[in-house]
Amino acid sequence: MSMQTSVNIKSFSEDTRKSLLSTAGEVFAEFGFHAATVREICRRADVNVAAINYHFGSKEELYLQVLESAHNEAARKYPYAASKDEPPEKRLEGFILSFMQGFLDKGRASWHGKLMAREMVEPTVALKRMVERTIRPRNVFLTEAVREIMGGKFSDEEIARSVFSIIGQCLFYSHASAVIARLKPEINCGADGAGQTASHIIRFSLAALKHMPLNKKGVTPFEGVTPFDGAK
Amino acid sequence: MSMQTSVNIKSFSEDTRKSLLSTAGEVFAEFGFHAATVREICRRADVNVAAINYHFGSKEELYLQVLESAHNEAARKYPYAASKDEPPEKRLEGFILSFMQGFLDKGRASWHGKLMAREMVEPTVALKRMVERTIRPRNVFLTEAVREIMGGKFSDEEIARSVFSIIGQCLFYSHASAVIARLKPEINCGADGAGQTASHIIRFSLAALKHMPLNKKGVTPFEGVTPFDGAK
DNA sequence: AACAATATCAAACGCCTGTTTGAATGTCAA
DNA sequence: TTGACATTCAAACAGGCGTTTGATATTGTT
Repeated sequence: MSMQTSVNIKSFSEDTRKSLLSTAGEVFAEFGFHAATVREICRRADVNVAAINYHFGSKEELYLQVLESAHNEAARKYPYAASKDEPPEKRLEGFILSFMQGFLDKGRASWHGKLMAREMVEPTVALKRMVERTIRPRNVFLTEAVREIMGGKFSDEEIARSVFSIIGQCLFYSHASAVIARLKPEINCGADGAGQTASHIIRFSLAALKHMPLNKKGVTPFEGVTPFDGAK
Repeated sequence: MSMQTSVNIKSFSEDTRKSLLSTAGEVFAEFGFHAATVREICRRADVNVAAINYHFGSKEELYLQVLESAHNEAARKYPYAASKDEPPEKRLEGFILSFMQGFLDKGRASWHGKLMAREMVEPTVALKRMVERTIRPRNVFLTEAVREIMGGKFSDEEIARSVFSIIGQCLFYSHASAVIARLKPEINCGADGAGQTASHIIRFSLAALKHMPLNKKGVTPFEGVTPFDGAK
C-alpha cells in the first residue's frame, strides 16, 4: 500500500482518489450509472482514463464507493428523523421536506438523493444494499408516523399503501421532471420550489390520511362496473 | 421443405415489418429505448439484423413508429375519458383505474403505458410528441375533474399540483416496482393487484381533494423553522 | 420464361464502451 | 545515488453497439 510517511507537497494518490470519488458522484447523479462513462468522469476530474481501474478496480466498484460516501454525507446533512416525541404530523412534515430537499437541492448534498431516485427506476447491483441501508429505515420511520395519524382502524397493507402514496408524490418531482417542465413550465419544481412543493404534498397527504374512508372488504369501487371497456 | 404451392406461404415484406413493429414494442417496453438492442429485437422476431434499417431506416425511427401504433392501440383499449356528464368523482375513478391498467396489464395492451412511463424518466426525442399527444390531453381531463372536486377556492397551481399528486401515486407503482418488490413483497402490486391499488389511490386522493386546507399565502409550515439542519 | 424490383442474408464497418498494458515518471528508504 | 515501490500516462484491447455493404434469393410484371 501507499501511505507515504510525513507530509507530502503532492500526495497524488489520495488526491486522485478523492477527486475521482467526488467527480464520479457528480456524473453518476447527473446521468445515472449506465449512461455515465468513465471517460467523462476522468475528463472532468482531469485524470487519466486508467485511473479509475487503478484506484477502484472497476466502474462498478467506483459507483459502490460513491454511494457509500454519498450516503454518509447525506446522513449528516439530512437527518430526516425528527425526535420521536414530536407529534406524527410534525414528523411527517419534517420527513417530506428533507426527503425532497435530498434530491432537489443542488450540489453534492443532493447526490445521494438523486442516485437513490435513479436506482429505483433503473436498478443496479447496489439496489439491495440501498433498500436495506436507506430506504427500509426511512420506510419504517414514515410508516410509524402514518400509522399514528391514520388511527387504529386500517390494515397494515392500507398503511403501507398510504406510505407509497406519499413517497410517490415526492418522487414524481424527481422522476417526471422532464414532463413537468414541458407540461407546466410555470410551476416551480426545482430546488428553490422545494418548500412550496413539500407544503402541497404535506397538506394533500395529511388531509388524505385523516379522512380516507375504509375500504369495504371485497368491494372495490368498480365492482361489476366496466366503464372503460370501450374496445370489444 | 416442400410445397410452396398456391398462395405464398411467406409474404415476407409486410410480415417482417409487422413482426418487427410488434416485437420491438415488446422489447422497448421491457428494456426502454436505450437498453433495448436491435440485435435482441431481430433475434426475437427471427429476422436478420439488417431488417430494421431496411424497413424503418433506423432504430430511432422504428421506436417512433412503435410509439405511434402503440398509441393508437391503447387509445382503443383504454378510452379513459368517461363521459363528461358523469360526476367528477366517477371520472377520476375511471381515469385512475384505466391509467394504472395501462401500464400494469400484461401483453401488448400495456406497451404504450410502459413506454410512456419510461419516456418520463429517460426522455428521448419522442417525449415532446408524447406530451402533446397523450400526456397533455389526459392532464387536461384530469385537471377538470380535480377542479370540480376541489371547489372554487384553490389556485390553478394548487390544482395542478394536486393532479401531480394523483399521477405521482400511480406512477410510483411503475417506476419503483423493483423497490416495492424488495421492500413489501407481500403487497400485490402487479397486474392482478391493479384494482386494489387503484382503489387505494382513489380513496386516498378523494379524501385529500375534499379536505385539503388552503395554503396560507406566504407562510409555509416550516417558516422560520430549520428542524433538519443537523449538519453545520 | 425473363427481366427488374424488392427483400433477405452473412459479414463487415466505424464507433464507443470498460478495461488492460507496458513504459515513463515520481516518491521514499537505504 | 541507488533500488523498490507507487502512480501516471498514451496507447491499445476486446467486445457490444447501430449501421452498411454487396451478394443472393424472392417477388411481381411482362
